[in-house]
Amino acid sequence: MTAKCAPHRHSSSRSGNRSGKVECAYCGVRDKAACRGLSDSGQAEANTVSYRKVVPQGGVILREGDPVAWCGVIVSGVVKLVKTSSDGRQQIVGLQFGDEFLGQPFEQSWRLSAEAATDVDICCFSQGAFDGLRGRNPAFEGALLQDAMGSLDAARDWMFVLGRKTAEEKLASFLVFIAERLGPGKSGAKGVQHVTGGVAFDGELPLSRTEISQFLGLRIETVSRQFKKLKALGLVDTSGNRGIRILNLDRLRELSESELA
Amino acid sequence: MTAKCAPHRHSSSRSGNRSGKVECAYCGVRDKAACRGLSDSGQAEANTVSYRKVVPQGGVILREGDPVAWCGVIVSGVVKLVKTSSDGRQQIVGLQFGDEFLGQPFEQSWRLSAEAATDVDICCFSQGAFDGLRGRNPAFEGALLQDAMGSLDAARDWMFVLGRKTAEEKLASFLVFIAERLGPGKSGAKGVQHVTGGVAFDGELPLSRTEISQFLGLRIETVSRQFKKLKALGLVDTSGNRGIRILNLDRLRELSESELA
DNA sequence: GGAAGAGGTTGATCTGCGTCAAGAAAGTGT
DNA sequence: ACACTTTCTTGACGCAGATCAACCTCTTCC
Repeated sequence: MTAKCAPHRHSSSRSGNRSGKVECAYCGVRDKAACRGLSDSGQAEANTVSYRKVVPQGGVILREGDPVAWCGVIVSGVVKLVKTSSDGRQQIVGLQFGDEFLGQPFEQSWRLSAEAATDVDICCFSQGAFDGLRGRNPAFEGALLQDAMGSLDAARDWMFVLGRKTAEEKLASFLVFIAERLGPGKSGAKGVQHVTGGVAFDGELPLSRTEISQFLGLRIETVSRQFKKLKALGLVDTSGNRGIRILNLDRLRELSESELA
Repeated sequence: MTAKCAPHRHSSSRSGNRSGKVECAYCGVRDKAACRGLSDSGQAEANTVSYRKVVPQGGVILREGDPVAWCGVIVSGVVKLVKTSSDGRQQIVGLQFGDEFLGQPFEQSWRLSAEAATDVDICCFSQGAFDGLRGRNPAFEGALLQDAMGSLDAARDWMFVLGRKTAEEKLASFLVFIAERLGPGKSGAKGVQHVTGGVAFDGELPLSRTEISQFLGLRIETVSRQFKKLKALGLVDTSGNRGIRILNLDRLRELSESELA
């Protein structure tokens, strides 16, 4: 349950690097969205002061209430952000994928918890190192702003799902969301592949049934029953606890917006 | 229904201004959160290029799908952000108060609609003027980032409310939220005042019953019934369509977190 | 002052999802 | 291959909140 922290030294390398920019030899963060806006020297600085956090599936990355001492960029894997009430109810309030920023640089203590939905690898900075980087790279701040605005819009999209959609629409929305985030060419799920012949997605879900229910504001039994319905409609196929094949993404998308019976 | 746009020239004035900084003579934006980070010259530039948008209660400020041509800072009033689905369901995905940033600077078209929940006054910038301001004032970008992170956290708090709370808890949460935002010393509601003798809040709600239901993911009838319950418990008192007196904020806060029967 | 409309309340009934309980399947360690 | 644990599925039943419908309370406008 304890997060394994694996600090590492980054070496700068120019091998196989068209633009000639400095990049992290270990994780290749150069073209990551969150690193756009870093000057060459800023990139080099980032490589020097960053360290790595590797957390296995199910591990806790940070806990609500703990003091904020670092932030980072997700290199690979899926992170779930969780809010918990005093009586134990939990709501997943966000899923973060590779390239996305993770942190609350203006808060004293974390306002939510983060856990590894899959095995996760994060490129981290201490609060101080991060502030320095921000101060010296104005365009980097812009990239962070863009990331935050994107997350904000995603959160608001999900508010609509939580407040106004039926259980069936919710699950359909989730599956469309997963297919779009983890589809061909994307990173973050195990065994993902684009299969020809109508199969839009074939891979593993980054969340268990319990986690899906926590994301959708439903109970696990309801999620299970909705999966059964979608299977009966021939839209998806499941195997084991996390295996999923999306057989008809277009129809699923329609269902998620209730544009058919 | 059409937004009244009231462009105006700003004059710089130093009268009664301790720090001697330039400020907008019309709206006094100098100390607004979103203007922190502007240099003196940046402040002067902001005053020159900004214009004013005044929208009466119920008016549309911007429409989902329309091209993004401006952004701004709310000077006074309450703005509701709305997502609408193709079949007409609506969800309020955010309430914005005075001092908060309004805009989606990285989007081509608006991802949501905004309407005036009360009479609203906005200090606006064209996209181009805004980008220039951002580019020339690095710390201003930081203030925007802080605003965005704050909105993101607020959205996530509300995701918990939508996904996990009962109708009673939802309404209690809303009333606590309103009391905290529009309480004594805050701006944005009509006739707000702090009353001694156990009354935590006495003023007007910025939302109609219909809007409250759209914010809480409920139907108007349910909101009405929950108001009745809270009145029976002696926690609030209502008068007319928007009048509200919060008689026991502590108890309401407990109710919103279900820490009592 | 009364007609018309908008917004809110109240009651009766229905239903989608939650709750409770049992069991099956998948995953894990020996 | 086995036992053991965790996770998921399925069924029976109940209830919170939705739905439908009637009525009430303002406001406004003639």
